[in-house]
Amino acid sequence: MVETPRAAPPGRACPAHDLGIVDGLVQLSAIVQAVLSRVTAGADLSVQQGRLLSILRDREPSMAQLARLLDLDKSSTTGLVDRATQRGPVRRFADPEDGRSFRVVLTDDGRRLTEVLGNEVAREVAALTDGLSDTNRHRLSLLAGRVIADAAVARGIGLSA
Amino acid sequence: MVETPRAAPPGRACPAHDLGIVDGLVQLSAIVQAVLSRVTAGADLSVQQGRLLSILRDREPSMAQLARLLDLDKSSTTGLVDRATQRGPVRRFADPEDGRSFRVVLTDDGRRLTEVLGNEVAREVAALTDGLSDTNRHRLSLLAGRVIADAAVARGIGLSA
DNA sequence: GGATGTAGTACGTAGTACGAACTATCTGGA
DNA sequence: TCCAGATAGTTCGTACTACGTACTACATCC
Repeated sequence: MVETPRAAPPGRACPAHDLGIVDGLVQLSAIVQAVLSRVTAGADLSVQQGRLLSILRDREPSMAQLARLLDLDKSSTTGLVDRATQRGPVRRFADPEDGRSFRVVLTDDGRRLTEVLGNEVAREVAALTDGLSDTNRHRLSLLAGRVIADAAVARGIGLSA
Repeated sequence: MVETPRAAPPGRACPAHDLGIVDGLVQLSAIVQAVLSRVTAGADLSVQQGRLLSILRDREPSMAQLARLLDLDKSSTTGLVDRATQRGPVRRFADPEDGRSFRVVLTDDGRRLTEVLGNEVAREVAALTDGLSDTNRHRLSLLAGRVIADAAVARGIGLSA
């Protein structure tokens, strides 16, 4: 794994702060995760619980769909939903069309909490790019979007999934 | 937290795949973490264990320095190093200059493993950008580096720490 | 009606993180 | 030289997370 900065490859001038694409993405990812961790901890939640709430803001997935969206094993998803249900922001209800299946939804408290969390995450993550010009921020946004789209294709998941 | 794509702000054309800077960074971060998770799982390690080995490739920090580098509580660092020591790639030795302090280093096995892991992470993370042109890949690298540098300054950590 | 497949859970195991409380060692000032 | 205060690190309790295996309940299809 790469955690320490290394020299740029030969043949290209290396401006200050260019860690290379690999180190750059790994450290950027760690920074974003740290922001998510701090914001969710402020609401006494874990990062995964925050991801769960975020997914539930605009859909009511089954456990199986949730597992796919979160890229988790079914048993891990059961545990995550169990703990979130115990804490209150989430609940299950039986799928009227399939006796085996449950749907997972936000409670009223959960919806309010998710709104507050979403706003705070948006603020803190956006603040990471305060040092960039608007043009550069937009470029970063576009480039990130392309990497995300390619990764989704590679995983066989359309963006509308 | 933001997990689902949303519409672009008004006033700017929205190219395909632009999720906005916040969603873009959050989802990009999750994708990179997923790559790290798969690569380290292949070596029967966790992501945090991989980060630990990576840090130890070019330094011999104390527990306190490690905790700061990993952004963890001292007790969490103790646990992480305990488990890594039990598995073999890492060991502690007493600091000759401070009787309270330990240094954490890679064992020979750990050094070999870290080399293999580092190469594989580099390959898989770089592959995330296969869909970008060289120019765009370099731009992403530069932008990531700037965000990282700003975040380091904000945390009071020089890049040479 | 029964074999097969699917949805989800229970269990065991290992890893992770933090806060409080503790012990051992170091430092600086009286 | 000694001691109070600070530092380094660990232990403990608690909660969260993840996976693989095995299981039960329900759905589907022949």
